[in-house]
Amino acid sequence: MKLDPRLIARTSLGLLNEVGLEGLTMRVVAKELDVRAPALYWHIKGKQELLDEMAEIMFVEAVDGLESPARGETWQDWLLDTARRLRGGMLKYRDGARVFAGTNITHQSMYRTTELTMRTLRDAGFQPFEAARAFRALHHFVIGFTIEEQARIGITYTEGNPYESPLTIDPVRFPLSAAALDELWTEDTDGAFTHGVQLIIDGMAAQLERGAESA
Amino acid sequence: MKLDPRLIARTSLGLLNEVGLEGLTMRVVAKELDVRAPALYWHIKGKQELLDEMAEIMFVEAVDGLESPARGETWQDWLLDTARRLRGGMLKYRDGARVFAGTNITHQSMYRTTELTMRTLRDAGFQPFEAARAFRALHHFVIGFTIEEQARIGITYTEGNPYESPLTIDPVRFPLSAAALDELWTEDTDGAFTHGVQLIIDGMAAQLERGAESA
DNA sequence: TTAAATCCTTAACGGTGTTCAGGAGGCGTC
DNA sequence: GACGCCTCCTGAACACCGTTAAGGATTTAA
Repeated sequence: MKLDPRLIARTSLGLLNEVGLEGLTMRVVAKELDVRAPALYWHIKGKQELLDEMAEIMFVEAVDGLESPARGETWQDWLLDTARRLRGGMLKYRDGARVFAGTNITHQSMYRTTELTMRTLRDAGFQPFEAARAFRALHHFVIGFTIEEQARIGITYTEGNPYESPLTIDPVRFPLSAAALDELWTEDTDGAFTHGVQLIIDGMAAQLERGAESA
Repeated sequence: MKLDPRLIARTSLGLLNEVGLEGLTMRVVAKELDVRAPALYWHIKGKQELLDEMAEIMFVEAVDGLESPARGETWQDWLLDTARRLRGGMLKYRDGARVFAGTNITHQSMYRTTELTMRTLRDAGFQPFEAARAFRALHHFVIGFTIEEQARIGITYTEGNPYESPLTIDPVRFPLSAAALDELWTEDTDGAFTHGVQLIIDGMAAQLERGAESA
């Protein structure tokens, strides 16, 4: 089995689910590939490049098969679906969002996704500048959400019983917070994610409406 | 100068702007305090606890002086201001958002902020569940945005000329992306942040309106 | 057949977070 | 005043990290 940057990155991604980002050392990756650590440096420049490669693969996987909105599909539905894909791509690997955050993807699939989004939003009536801004905001929400989501999972991985009791808040001093926490506690994360995305999409729709009025 | 966890954390935060998160080692922190590294372990359990403490200080600083909406201040303005405070608190320290992300604040000021928000949104007509969800979504956006923002700054810190030329996109295959990037390039980050927050707030307003109709 | 290029090895370097045994110094008690 | 206890720090060390350097195979090209 010949070594190459993509194989190394794919192996590292597979390992991520077992050992987490902290546990993902060059030596561990090398061992999985039946090789000594310095061998990796023939193919990649350093660990940061490995992480970039991993992020790129995650992104490519996430937007694989993404196409323009189907007939009858609203831009809202399409955008929600795209956001879900992005989150799903990070969620596939432990600490995926942290790996992703901060790396600058320059892969073609990134441009393709951006272009697809811009076109969809333009057809919906958005100005290019508005569309780009909104897409970026959505992007940031997805990253922030997924990082926090995986951070909680990470605690479960390492420690014993992290959240077994919902960390009681003093209901006398903070009645509303306590009540909200009770409800939030049983909530599914998928629902919370969808809700957040929907908030941004609704905001975009409102903005679109305002723009149409003033025009 | 007596050592204690808060002093260690405050010193570490001060150091953060000079050395960044990667450079913030226990030995460096210790040296700044005229002490050897193992001395720190008498006061704190480990580096993670130090980071948690730092995040807590950041949050406390960020929401310091936060009060209920002033007379005549809309819940939208109040929420935008709160989001700006949060971002500002992280922006005060290099890599602040990355330090903040994933740590679970249990400080009283966290509960206070949540309670203040819940009350403001309840008075605006939101259901507790909706309010909590929206606040969390906003929180996630702020974190995601600021992490990415500081990541770009971080590149500037270390490398030579990171973004001097705007990373040209092939305008033939990706015309809309190229056009959008041109406009996005000159944009101020403050404006982008405000825009993102505004999107979420507008979405909340739309949701509120819908809820009022169906009631 | 020889020379070069490719790909991996062992050894090592400086750095990391953290642990451990012990040593000063202050403080209360017999 | 001497004793022991508690508090806080030091020096040395451990296991591990990312990374570099030098060199040995093995394949490819001339």
